[in-house]
Amino acid sequence: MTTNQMGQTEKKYYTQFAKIHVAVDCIIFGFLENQLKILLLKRNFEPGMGKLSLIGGFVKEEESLDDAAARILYDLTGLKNVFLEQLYSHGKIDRDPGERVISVSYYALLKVQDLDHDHVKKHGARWCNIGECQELIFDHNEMVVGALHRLRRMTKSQPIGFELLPRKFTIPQLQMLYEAIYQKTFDNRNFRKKLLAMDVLEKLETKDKSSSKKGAFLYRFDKKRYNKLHQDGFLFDL
Amino acid sequence: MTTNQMGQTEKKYYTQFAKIHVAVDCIIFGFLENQLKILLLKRNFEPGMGKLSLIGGFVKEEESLDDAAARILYDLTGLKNVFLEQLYSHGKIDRDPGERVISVSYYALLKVQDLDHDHVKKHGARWCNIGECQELIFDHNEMVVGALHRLRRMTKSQPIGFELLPRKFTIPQLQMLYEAIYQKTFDNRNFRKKLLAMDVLEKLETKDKSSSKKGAFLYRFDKKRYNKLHQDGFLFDL
DNA sequence: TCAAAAGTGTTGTTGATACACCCATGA
DNA sequence: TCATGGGTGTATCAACAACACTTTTGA
Repeated sequence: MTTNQMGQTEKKYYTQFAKIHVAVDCIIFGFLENQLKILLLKRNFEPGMGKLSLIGGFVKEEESLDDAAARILYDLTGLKNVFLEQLYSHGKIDRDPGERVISVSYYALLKVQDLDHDHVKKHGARWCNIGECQELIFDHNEMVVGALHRLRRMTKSQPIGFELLPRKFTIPQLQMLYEAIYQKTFDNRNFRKKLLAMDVLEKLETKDKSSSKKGAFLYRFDKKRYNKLHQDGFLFDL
Repeated sequence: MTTNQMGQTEKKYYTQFAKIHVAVDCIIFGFLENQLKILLLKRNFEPGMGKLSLIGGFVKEEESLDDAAARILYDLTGLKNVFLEQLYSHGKIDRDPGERVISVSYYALLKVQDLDHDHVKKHGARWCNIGECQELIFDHNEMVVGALHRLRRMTKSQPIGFELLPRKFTIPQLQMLYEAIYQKTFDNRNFRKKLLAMDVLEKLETKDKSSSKKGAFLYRFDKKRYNKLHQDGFLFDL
C-alpha cells in the first residue's frame, strides 16, 4: 500500500514485475515542394548524439501513449489537433544502445501551411525527402518504412490524404500528393473520375492560379457528407 | 554507472525518466467445430479475479516483446512456432485498475489439432465463440474486436488462413473457415475458382472422407511456390 | 500567339457476381 | 436407391486501364 498525490491509499499489485522505459517516436509527414517529406532532428544527447533521428521522447507516468505522442508533436511543431495514429511497438532488447527502451511509433500528417517554420528550425529540425533520408539512429529507418507502408494503405482506403493539404486544394494538387506518396504517376482523367465519383468533395467557386494561368478550381473535403455515406456502407477507395 | 551480470560496466542514460509496467495480451484464434473461437482464461489473481480475460503476462527485462508473447503462448499451449503477430499497444493510464500497465496485444493463429487439450484445461482456459464471449476484463473486448478486424484484413490479402487448419485440408474446410471469419457465406464455385486460380495449393491424391461419403480431396499450401510468385509481384487475394 | 496547365469521354478488357446441375458414395 | 456433400461452367455486369484533344489565360 502506498499513498498517492490525492491522499488516497493505492494498492500496488504488480510490484514484483519489472518496469521498462517506454518512449514514443513520431514519423511526421508533410507535403512540400510537391514532395512527401518527413521531419527529422539532429540528436543532441547521448547515445547517438549528432546523428539524425525521428522526433521522440519518453512516456511519462501520468500520460497515455496517445497523449505522449501528441505532446511530443506539439513541442516540436506548436500544433494540436493533428492527425496522429499509432503504428507499431518496437521491443527488441538492444534496439537502443543506451538502455532498454520500448518505443511506440506514431505517424502524423501535417498541413505544412499551419506550421511556424522558425519554431521548427529553432529545434534543429529539418524536412527530408522520403527515400532520401540517410541513416537514422537505432531502428528509426525501419519505423519510417513501416510508416510509409501504412500511409499508402491508409490513403488508399481512408480519406486522410487531405490532412496533408490545405483545407482548400485543387485536384491537380491532390493528384501530385498521391503521386508523391506512391512514387508513380496516375492518369489524370481516371484519377479525377474516380475521385469525383465518390462525391465527397465540395467544389468551390474560386480558383487557385498559383500554378497555372488558367487556374484550377478549389475543392474542400466534405467530412459531414463522407460520414453520412460511410454510415451507409460507402467505402473510400482511390 | 552500474555493473551488469556480465561484469561489464553499463552507462545509464535514462535514469531520470519513468519506467512503466509493460504486459502482453494474446488473442489466440482457433477453428473448432466449424467456428472461429478464441482461448480465454478465468483470471486467478487480483484485480479482476474470477473474471474472463485474455491470456497475458508481464514483459521481463531480458526479453523482447515478441519473445514475451511467444513465452506466454507457449506456457498456455505448449506450442512453439505458432503464427503470432503484434496488434496494438494499449496505453490509457487507467486501463488496468490495479496499477498503470501498458499492454501490447498480439494475435495468434493455432492449429487446434496440435494442441494438448488437457494441458490447456489444466490452466483453466476455455474456447469461446467469437462474438459470443461475454464481458472481459479491462479493455480486452476492444482487443478482441481489433484482432478480428486484423484477422479479416490479413486473411484476405495474405495466405495465413492456413495457419488455422491442419497442414492437409480440403477446399470445403477452407471455405468454412473463411465463412466463420467473415460471418457470411461464399459461393462455392467462385470461392474455388479464385482460390485455385492463384495456384498456391498442391492437390494431394488422398481424400478426406470424414465429412462426406464422396470424400473431398486434400490440399496443402505450397509455401515455396507462394514465395516465388510473391517475389514476382503476385498478390494473394481472396 | 504561344506555352503551360486544366479539364473532359469513349472503348476494350478484365475480374466479380450470380446462378443450377451432375457426381460419387455409404448407409 | 437415395440422401449428402463434392465438384464443375457460363453469362452478365461493373470497374479499371488506356488513350488524345480542347480550353483558358498570362506573358
